[in-house]
Amino acid sequence: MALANLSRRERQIMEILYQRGMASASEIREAMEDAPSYSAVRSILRVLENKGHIRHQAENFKYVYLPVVNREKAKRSAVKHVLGTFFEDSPDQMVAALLDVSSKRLKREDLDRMAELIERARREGK
Amino acid sequence: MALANLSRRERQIMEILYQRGMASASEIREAMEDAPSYSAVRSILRVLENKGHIRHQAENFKYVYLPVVNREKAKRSAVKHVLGTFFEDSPDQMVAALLDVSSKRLKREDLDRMAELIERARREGK
DNA sequence: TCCTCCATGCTGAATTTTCAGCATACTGCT
DNA sequence: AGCAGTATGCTGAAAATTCAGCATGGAGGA
Repeated sequence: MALANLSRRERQIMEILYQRGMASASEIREAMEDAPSYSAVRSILRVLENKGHIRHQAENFKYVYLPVVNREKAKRSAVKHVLGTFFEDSPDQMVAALLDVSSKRLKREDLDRMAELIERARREGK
Repeated sequence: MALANLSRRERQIMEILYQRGMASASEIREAMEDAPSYSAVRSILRVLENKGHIRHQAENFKYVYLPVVNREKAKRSAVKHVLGTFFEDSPDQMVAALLDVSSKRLKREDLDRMAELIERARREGK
C-alpha cells in the first residue's frame, strides 16, 4: 500500500487529496485536523512531491496538488489492505461491517444497487 | 480513527496486532516489513503501551501484546475511514471495489452470504 | 505607481520517531 | 553450578519528521 510508508502528516495530506481529488495548500490546511502552520503544510507538500507521491498544477495563480497514483488504484489498495488487516481477507465479513457502519443512512436504492452488483458478480463468476 | 495519529512504525505494529489478535515482540518483528532490530521493536511497543494503545500479558515466560481497543470497534472505524476517504461515503461504491479486489478467489458461497446480508438489511430497514 | 494580499521557495531548528546496545533475569540443559 | 538462549528494562543518540520564519514575486485595487 502506498499510504503505508508515509509519516503521520504525509498520510493525513494524502488522504485529503484522495478525498477531494485535488486541493491547494490552504485548502489542505483547512481540512487538516490540528492543522499546523501554513508553511508546515507546504513543507510536507514539498516532501511528498519530492518522493513522487503528488504533483502540482498551476491553476489561477495557485498551485493545486493532486496524487500521482490514480484514485482507482488507491481505492483498491486501501480496500485490500483493510480486508487483510481486519477481515482475514473475507469479503463477506467486510460487507457485514460496511452495512453495519452505514446502516443509518442506508437507503433502499443503495441496497438495491449492492444486490445488483452481487447478482452480476454471480452471473459472471459462474 | 485510532490509527490516524500514529507514526509509521506504530501503525505497522498496530495493524499486525489487529490482524493476529495478539503477538509477542519477536513474532511482531518477524511480521514486519523492513524489520528493525529487536530492541527497536520493543521500544515502539513500550511507546504504544504508554500511549494506551496496547497492553501486554505474561504468557509462558513471554509478554504477549494486544490492542486495547477491541477489534470490532477498530474494524468499524477502519471501514468508516476508507469509506469517507475513497468512496464519498457511498457503501455501494465500496462494495463494487470490494468485489473487484476479491473477484479472483470469490466463491459462490461468499456471494450467497453477501446477498443474504443485504437481503436481511432490506427487511430490517424497510 | 504604490500598497496590500496572497502566493511560493528555502533555511535552519525543535520535536518526534526510530533505533542499537548494554545490564539484568529467568529457563533449561549439561 | 555453569552456560547458552531468550526474555525485559532502560538509556542515549541518530535519523526523520514537523515546523516557523523570512525573503521574494505577482495580482489587483486605491
